[in-house]
Amino acid sequence: MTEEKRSLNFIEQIIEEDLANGLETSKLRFRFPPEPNGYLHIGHAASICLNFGLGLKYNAPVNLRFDDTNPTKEEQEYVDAIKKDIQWLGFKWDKELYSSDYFMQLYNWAIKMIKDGKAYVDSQTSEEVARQKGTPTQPGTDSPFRDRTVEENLDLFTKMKNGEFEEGEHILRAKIDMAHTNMLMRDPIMYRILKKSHHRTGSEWNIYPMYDWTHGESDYIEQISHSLCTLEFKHHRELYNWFLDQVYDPEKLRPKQREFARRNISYTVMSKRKLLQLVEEGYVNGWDDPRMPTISGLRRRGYTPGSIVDFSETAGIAKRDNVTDIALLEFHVRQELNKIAPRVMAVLDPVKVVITNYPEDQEEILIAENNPEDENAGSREVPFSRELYIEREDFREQANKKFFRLKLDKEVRLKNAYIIKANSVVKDEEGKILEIHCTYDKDSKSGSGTEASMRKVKGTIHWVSIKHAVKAEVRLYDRLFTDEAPDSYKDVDFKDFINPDSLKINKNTFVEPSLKTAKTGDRFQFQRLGYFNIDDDSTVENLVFNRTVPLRDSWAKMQKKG
RNA sequence: UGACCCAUAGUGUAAUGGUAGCACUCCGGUUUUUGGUACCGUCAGUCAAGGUUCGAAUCCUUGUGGGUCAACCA
Repeated sequence: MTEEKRSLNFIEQIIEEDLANGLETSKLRFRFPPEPNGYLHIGHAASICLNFGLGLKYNAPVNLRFDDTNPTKEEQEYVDAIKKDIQWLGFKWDKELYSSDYFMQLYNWAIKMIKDGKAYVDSQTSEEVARQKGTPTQPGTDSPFRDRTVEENLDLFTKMKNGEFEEGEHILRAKIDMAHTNMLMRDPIMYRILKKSHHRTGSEWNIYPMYDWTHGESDYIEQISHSLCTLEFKHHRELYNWFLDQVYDPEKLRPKQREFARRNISYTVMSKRKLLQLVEEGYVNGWDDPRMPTISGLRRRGYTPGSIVDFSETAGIAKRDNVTDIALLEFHVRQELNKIAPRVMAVLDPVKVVITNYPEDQEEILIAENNPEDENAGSREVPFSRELYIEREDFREQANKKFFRLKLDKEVRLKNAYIIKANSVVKDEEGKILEIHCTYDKDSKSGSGTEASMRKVKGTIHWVSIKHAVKAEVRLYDRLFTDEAPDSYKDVDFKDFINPDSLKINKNTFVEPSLKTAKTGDRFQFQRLGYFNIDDDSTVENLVFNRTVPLRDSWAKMQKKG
């Protein structure tokens, strides 16, 4: 065995450097810090795989910390969904924690900062505060309340906490520098009054800490060694460090924030705000709609956790903006499903085949291999009879020799069954083919070992016995957007690119009878068609399948080229 | 008319001063009772201009292009 040495991403390189400079491996600790205000998506999976992957690599704990400092947007429903998604991906967190666990510690530190002259209560309206903030190119101006005495600040802040003021009357601000080139350093807000019930602390608090004040201190409390976030937080690092300086004890580990580029994927959007819009405005049927790039959507669509982890690993981590080709995700899910999905036969667009030389009331049981990629997968029984359905596009009355399927006077093999020859067709008055009359070579039964069964026939097609077939509903998905990067245009709304054909429902599918007992979540390969799974909506009376991803189709490519 | 970040095949990512690799996609071929899988192969890249150096994707300068920053959101 040759040990394949995988190159390190820049985050791992930073960690290796820190280790080389004396950081003990046992001090390594990471965290995944979602805000419980929406569902996780494939972009979050990149962060999850990064942080938990680092935990696995260095045998270090990874905390799951809900960043729940804004009770107006956060809900228990999201907490539950996020936990389920992370577990489904196969990761285990060390501690389940909440920023709200630290409200009291944060409050006490804020008091200390007021006493140190590093924070003050501002009593202006949000408009006034915004106006004084300046712009990226112009410095801000000091608040008239900036130089309140420590006593007055303490008194006001205590009253804020006790609920003696209404929302918007006062805020607590850090006293830094209103002329700083980094706007986040222009006396950032630490607390605002919010008389809202919190999903964990209830009505205990009337003031809630802001992200910047909370996040770094939470990392510090948990002794997170490397706090990894996305690029848009780069500017926050300076403030993160400033806040840390106010409470830092040199005996303790000092967390380090580093930023990586968020993972974008072609033909979809990846912001919670936009995904929420798709849900609320009814473009999709909920957060777990199989067209959504959410973890729950992908799960329902039939994606495996392994394929998502593999995808994240292959796509990598770096610092430049990117749009990763959705084809890479599809490659990984096909790769895994190819190994594990049992093969079955299903006909999506049926046309009737009558085998005229097969006895009317005869039927037989044929043996079909479940998965040629897995010799332990065994085999199953598939019934055969005189009347079958095949795929309408698998027959042409006439075609050139590139067409390997059924045509008049030519032979084709029925998968797992016999070689048949098409003799004639029956059409309606509009010329639509109603029946294809064929004859079969009764010595050609698959697996019988006869000379006839070994004959080389170019084409093999799938089929189901009409008498035994089970009718099912199949949902065929396509990309949700017609543009590679629908939200990359300044003057066009991303919803203008919504693909009107992203969902096609086919209620006229016939599947082989072995599928009758399939259960929600079961994954299959419909031979020659694609990978499908049983949808949550499926019932015994009405089987519902989602197409996870089609098989690669070089025939379709040839057709397209003409 | 500011600060900060980024720039390697179509896409994503390596190479950390010493032969520009890998994966996906695309294209072609072999095998095949799935036009699938597997296997083989082809095409294709260092944003530009200077500089440092024996040697630059890598270091420096300038330019160009892209991104981020003006929520009592995270």
